[in-house]
Amino acid sequence: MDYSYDEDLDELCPVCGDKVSGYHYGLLTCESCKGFFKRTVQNNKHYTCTESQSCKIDKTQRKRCPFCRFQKCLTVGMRLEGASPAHLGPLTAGPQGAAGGPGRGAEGKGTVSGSRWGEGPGGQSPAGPLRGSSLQVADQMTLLQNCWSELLVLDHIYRQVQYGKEDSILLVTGQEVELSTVAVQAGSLLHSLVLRAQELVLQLHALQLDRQEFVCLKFLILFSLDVKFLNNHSLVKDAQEKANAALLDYTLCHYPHCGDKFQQLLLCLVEVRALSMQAKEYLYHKHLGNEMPRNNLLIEMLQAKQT
DNA sequence: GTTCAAGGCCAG
DNA sequence: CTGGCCTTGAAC
Repeated sequence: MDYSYDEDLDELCPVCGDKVSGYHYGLLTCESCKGFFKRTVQNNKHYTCTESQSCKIDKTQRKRCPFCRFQKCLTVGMRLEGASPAHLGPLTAGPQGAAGGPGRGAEGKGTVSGSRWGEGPGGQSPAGPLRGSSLQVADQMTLLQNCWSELLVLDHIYRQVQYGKEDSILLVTGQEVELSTVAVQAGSLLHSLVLRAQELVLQLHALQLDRQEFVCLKFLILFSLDVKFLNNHSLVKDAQEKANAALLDYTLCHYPHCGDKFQQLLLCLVEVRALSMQAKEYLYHKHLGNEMPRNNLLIEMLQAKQT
């Protein structure tokens, strides 16, 4: 007999600590933060912080700094599936967010020339196509453990390609950071990492990487592991081949004038991998220097990989 | 029919 | 702009 644990599970809003009113945009939040997040994203609001972008957000002060409030909404994981406002770029939803039905308003559906093996709005979550497929959890974990950093790098790269500015970068949080600022504030490791990434951004921009191809590349990365490490060989092998075929098919069909786009894109994946290695080294370095928050998911992933 | 989350509405 | 309340539509 367990006595009502759930009696008023007085969950507090992770943004402001107010009483939650239910699941909103992926997690339990209060009514006001739900509304705030909605208004911000729907109306493509941009705020600025008059302090140092680290304002405390609680129930009484949440109105004070919308910039920091929205920042916090993002860091705790609020996500609007489907409609992805320009300033946020492609939203990579976490494992949650499967909750809703069809994401609304996402144009450019991720279906690549008739291949139906992945669905969901624009295939935004790499885990999306895994969910509900017959791939067992162990294999899903193995795949993600193998490629999480590459997926993050590719996300970053694609965000910059869409963003389209050469002298600044756009973070997942919506913040725009000038490269000159990176040069001054970031430290040489991070700076060189960012610059190297920017070169790939330029390449992919010149190649006119589009959303469908981006999604395909994600699948290629996700399924890039040698099947010998997995339990269900055939399913993954099948996925590898389909992703490959879909990308080839798509590029030939939509960019016939650029005959080797397919190969060029594959070449870019090599650089993505290199960048991800460098990024992991950077993370590990930060970790050793105690410059990372504890219980950081990235660090967990790093260490899982090492063993 | 009930529940749930997204979006709309509108007084303050 | 904020946030409490309402409507809507989908899933069960």
